[in-house]
Amino acid sequence: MLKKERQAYILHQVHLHNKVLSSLLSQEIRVSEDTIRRDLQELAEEGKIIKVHGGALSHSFNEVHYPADNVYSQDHKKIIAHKAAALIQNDMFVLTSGGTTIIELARALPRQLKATFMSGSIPAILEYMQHPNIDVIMIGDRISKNSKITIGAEAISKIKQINADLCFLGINAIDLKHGTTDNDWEVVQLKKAMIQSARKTVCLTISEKINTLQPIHICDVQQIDVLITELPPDDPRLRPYIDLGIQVL
Amino acid sequence: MLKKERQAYILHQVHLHNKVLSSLLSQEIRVSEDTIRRDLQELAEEGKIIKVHGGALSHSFNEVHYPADNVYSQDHKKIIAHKAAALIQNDMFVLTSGGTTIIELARALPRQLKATFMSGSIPAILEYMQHPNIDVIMIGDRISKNSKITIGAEAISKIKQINADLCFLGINAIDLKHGTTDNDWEVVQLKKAMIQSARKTVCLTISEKINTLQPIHICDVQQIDVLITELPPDDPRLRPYIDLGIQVL
DNA sequence: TATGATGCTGCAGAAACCTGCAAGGCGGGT
DNA sequence: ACCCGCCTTGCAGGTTTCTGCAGCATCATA
Repeated sequence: MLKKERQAYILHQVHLHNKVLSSLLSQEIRVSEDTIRRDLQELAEEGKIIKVHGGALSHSFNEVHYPADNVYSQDHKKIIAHKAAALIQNDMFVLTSGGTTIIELARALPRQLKATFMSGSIPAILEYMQHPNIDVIMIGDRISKNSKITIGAEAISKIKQINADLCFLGINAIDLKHGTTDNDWEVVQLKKAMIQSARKTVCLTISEKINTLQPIHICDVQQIDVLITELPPDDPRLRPYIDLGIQVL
Repeated sequence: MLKKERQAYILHQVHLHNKVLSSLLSQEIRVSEDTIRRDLQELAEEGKIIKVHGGALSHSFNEVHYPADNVYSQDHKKIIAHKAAALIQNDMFVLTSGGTTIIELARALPRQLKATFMSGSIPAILEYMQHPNIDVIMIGDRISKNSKITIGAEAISKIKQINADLCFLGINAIDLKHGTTDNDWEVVQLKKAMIQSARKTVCLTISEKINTLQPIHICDVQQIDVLITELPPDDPRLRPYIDLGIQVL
């Protein structure tokens, strides 16, 4: 096999699988690993692939880099926030969790909206406070420095005393079989309490998190009333949830 | 799985869920936790994530910024703050009000101080949260947008359940005859409750406010244990308070 | 304060890498 | 046919990187 041929083959493989291993290629093409390495090096110098220890990666692999000071998928979250904000009517009592999606919701609230918001999330509370016509209620308890929300029995018992019209949860993972799940025990407890205390539960999530799983169970899919993603409601990925009777926006 | 691949996966997970645990990642990717830790460390050095004990956090999540406005008489308040901070010992339970002087106190706390701080003031809470060894407890209730603290019966009843070692009050007016006074009814109620719930009451104020009067009464001078101003304790303006048995710093 | 989880450091084996070299192929010129 | 220069390839060796492990330090939380 000629050198050019070989390199074309390698390039093809990289584009196909997004990655190649020197060891595998050397077996496939029956040349020494050194030769493969030299090929990869040349291709990398031409900018066609990215060489790494052990093989090479497709360039598209590394392109997705996230701006440091911006929230991941912020555009998507803004779309979600606007859809969610439309659900809130005057004089409603709204419970919310924390998270970047909820922050976007707080920012998306219309200025003339007159409602009561209750949350244990400090960043969320700071946003709600910006709105002149919104009553803000902070849930008190010990503060978790990582998640910047109040956690603990006191917070949960306060939530349970509430009868909210709506409850907005930013969720980290949702799955048909396991429902919504998360990875922080304390946060899960809070979210569970919120679901119980609200007439209607609205879950906000970017589509990437649909059909993913985290270790701790929050609630089943059936307990969700409304699911909001950045996708149009007729997207096929949302179909199973609609079939279960969930309102998808 | 290649190292870069792994790190790209981790980065994606962090952006998606705001938080990852080394233990979980190690199970998912089937490598030792050491390897995960090294990956997290590298990503953290590149500034892409924030490493914490047990895992890592998304960077965007942790940026709670609060406008650092220009504080009136900030230098004086810093002096007061340092005097006040010296009163706090390890394992104390401390109640504080809000106000710019209290914010300075929060900033002046030594980094290794290990204590519990309870407050209803959001700016104060944000400052306390910066300290790794301080437990922070938020008092919950309705939020007053002007004073950025929680106010109401719920907050007061929570404070009354507490037995604090110390209570720091930033005060707006103090006068030999009328004691400490203020102009916000709700805030006064909170401060009254704090005084009742603490073994020792410490008042912080710049000297300008000494011998001034506000409409609503908080407490008599006799109820104050310690008075801290930016002045040296032997300043003649403080003499009458010393004569009343108040410890002046 | 004790205890288990997590983190750090140094080490060791394996894999990958780099460098230099020699063998072999190929084409052009003599 | 032979020589020569150039390229390619494989190999030997020494170096670097990666990874897991062990032992001890540190943290978090009851």
